[in-house]
Amino acid sequence: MSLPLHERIRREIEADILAGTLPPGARLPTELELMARHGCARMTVSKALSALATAGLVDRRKRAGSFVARPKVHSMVLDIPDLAVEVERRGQRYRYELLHRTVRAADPASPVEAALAGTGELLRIEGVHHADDRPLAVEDRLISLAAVPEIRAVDFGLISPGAWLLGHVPWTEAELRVAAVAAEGEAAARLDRPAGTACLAVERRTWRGADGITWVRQLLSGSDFDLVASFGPTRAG
Amino acid sequence: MSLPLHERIRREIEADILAGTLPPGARLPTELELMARHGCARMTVSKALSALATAGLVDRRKRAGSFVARPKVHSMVLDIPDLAVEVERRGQRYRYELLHRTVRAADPASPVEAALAGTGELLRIEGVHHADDRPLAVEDRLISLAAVPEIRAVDFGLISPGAWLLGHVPWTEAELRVAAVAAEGEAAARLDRPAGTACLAVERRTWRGADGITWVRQLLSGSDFDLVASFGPTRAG
DNA sequence: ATCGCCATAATGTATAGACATTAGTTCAGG
DNA sequence: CCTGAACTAATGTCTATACATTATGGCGAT
Repeated sequence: MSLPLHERIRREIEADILAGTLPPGARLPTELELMARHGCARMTVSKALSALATAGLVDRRKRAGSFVARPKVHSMVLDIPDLAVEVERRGQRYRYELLHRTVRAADPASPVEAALAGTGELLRIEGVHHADDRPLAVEDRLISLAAVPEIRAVDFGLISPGAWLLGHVPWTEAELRVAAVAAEGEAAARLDRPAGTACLAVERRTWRGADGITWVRQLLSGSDFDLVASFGPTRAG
Repeated sequence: MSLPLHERIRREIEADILAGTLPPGARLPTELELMARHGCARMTVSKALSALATAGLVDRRKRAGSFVARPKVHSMVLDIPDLAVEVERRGQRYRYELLHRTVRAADPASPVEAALAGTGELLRIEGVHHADDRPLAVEDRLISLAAVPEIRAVDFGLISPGAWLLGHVPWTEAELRVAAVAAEGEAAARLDRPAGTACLAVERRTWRGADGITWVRQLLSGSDFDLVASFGPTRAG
């Protein structure tokens, strides 16, 4: 291990954040404490913390200290993080309708499930997102219970799984796949649209470090939604 | 301007890169030269250069110096950079068919055109992307001639505008909008698909610094294409 | 109670130096 | 001509210190 010291410190803190030892909002040690713990100069720990800050993992506030960043509203990432937020920003009332909820073991024969949870347990959730009681999207979701055990106790009559995860589980990597499909059969019925309506099919997987967290497939009703993404140099600001 | 010194240095260099004064591959001044020029300590210029390095704008090599990074294949961004690359990766033959090409002044009444080129001249290009002579996507594109004057001379019978731009003009900011639409009329005919086929409508704008470069709207044929995006922490390394 | 002021604890910036590491360059010896 | 060893110029890391900045928590006066 001949990694630079500031890098080792950075990783140590990052690991604690990703493992959940340091939950979102937690205050992390001051630079003084860290420099005492590692027996190094302040600039060294400062460098580690600055790197975490520009990576968006922590927020630093003068006088107050450094805090684990709340799972960001996916700052510059694709903009459909949370349908609830989007709907309410339009001034509509949001509602999540839970259709099914099951716990079962991951099927090793399914690549998606195996990649997500190995042979561990999965929570499968199906539901519909509504805006002003009009269906907007149907959602089929798998969550690895090994990665997010607390989710067993959550009541998804009150909050959608996406919103809950966004607020409670920071992710570090995500993959998103978007395609256009024609809504058919049951899905079309649930969206209250004629069969053949062009819809966006969004499939997303998220990880925290090496552990899979969730897999979602959403079918977004017709022309009700755009996906928007902006990219730019990571502005430290 | 009470910006920190390292930030001012950073911006100065960044501006030179974006303006093209420092072209890709150019070597930039050594830390010693920069600290002499700004009358500051080495750590200060080092901080500026490190920030540029983690932002991917420059590469730093010991003994050799710091160099402007070559226009990266904007790695972690949405993956439809170049349809030609994608098509050939599937082992199909790619062809771009040019339909129209006109030069005209931007219409100040059109928000898109005004934002792109103010009142300057625009190059408008319409064309179709083919894979093995099957139409894949129709494309409607506007390019600001003020931002990219060299493009007047390019023959788009040989290369698609997207591929040419990707290889010649580094962009710094992009916005992308994706929706599902049903192909109708002329567009459906050009894609050789029945009317009503679900297609992906992708609209993209790119900037270099504050200057608009191009606006594109592509209609991607049915289920032929997925858009894939991966996101993760900006790993320095 | 509420408002405003102030001390203070934390981060932010910067300096001047030291030594480590790496990779071009040069030059000697085959 | 080629190879490898030594040199050296550049970045990479780290220390110790100083002062700047700022939000917060407490205290005092309204």
